[in-house]
Amino acid sequence: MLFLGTIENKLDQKGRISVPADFRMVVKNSIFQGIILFHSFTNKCIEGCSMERMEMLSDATDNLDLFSEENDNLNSLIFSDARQLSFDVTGRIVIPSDLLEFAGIKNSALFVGKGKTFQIWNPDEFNKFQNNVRKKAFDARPSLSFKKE
Amino acid sequence: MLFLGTIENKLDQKGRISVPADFRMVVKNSIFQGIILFHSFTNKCIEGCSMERMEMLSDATDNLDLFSEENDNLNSLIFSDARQLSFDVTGRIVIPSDLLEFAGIKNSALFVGKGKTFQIWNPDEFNKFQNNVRKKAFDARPSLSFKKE
DNA sequence: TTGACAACCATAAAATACCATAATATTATT
DNA sequence: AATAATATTATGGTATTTTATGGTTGTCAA
Repeated sequence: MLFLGTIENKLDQKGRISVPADFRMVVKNSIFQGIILFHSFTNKCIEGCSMERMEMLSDATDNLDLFSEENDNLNSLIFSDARQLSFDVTGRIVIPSDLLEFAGIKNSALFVGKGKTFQIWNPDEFNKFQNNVRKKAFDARPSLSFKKE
Repeated sequence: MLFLGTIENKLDQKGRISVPADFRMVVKNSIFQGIILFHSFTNKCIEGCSMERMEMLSDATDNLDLFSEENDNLNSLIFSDARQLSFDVTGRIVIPSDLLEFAGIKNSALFVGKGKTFQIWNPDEFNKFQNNVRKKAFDARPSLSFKKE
């Protein structure tokens, strides 16, 4: 299952927001009934994924070396600002305020599917971003191609 | 399950501090209902993990060589220094004073998730550290990547 | 006996579960 | 194909539980 499509939902005054039903389906059989959120390293948005995805990251960076500063720094970047958020009965989560601030989200948020992961954006910010990407893609048209493998 | 996020809690005058509920959940099904703490080898902070993790470390360093001085020193560094602390009814522990001193912790401490492990910091010290790491990561960004397998 | 430590009790704030309804989509029926 | 019936989803408000934190008492050993 993959995170697909873009869905805009509202935050209520308690900061709750419905995770799109399709997105919830993706983590239906996960060990953790919820999602992991952390701030993006590349954009003004929030990154999201399943617990399994996070554990893959953990396995990839884990080397049991207590003396490796490099490893420690990397883990600090990835895991220290990530949160696991479980759904309530109706499929809502409360996004931590620091993440909301970072992404500039106030009243409504856009869930953007990215396949194995997804992002949460301020809708206006995402439009700007998307227009930019389209423009760049159009300019670079001749070299755009897709390979399998 | 992983140790994620950063949570700041206070020490009371008896030295008790609440281990964040999410962190307690991680070791919920552990053979030992509590956590292991020891001096960090990389930073001015306390390292923490589950008993299972400690046993993995033991397996990794154990080469059955009774005559290896190096091995003996390493095991001495790690295991003789480590303490197992069980939670009280409300989920608190008392951090040994030598560890508190080493990390420069007085009134409040920051629990920092690192995936399979976590750390306990003086909040101000961690801010400095994290800013540094972010700066470095931003400069070295092109080389940040993850491989599966 | 005094000091360290564990067990117990209490409480405010925050987080979560619960209930109700509106909006939307899906299915069935004519 | 149009409409009715049903199910699912999103959203709002309230009640309950959990969590973090403070204090008190009891117990054991130095």
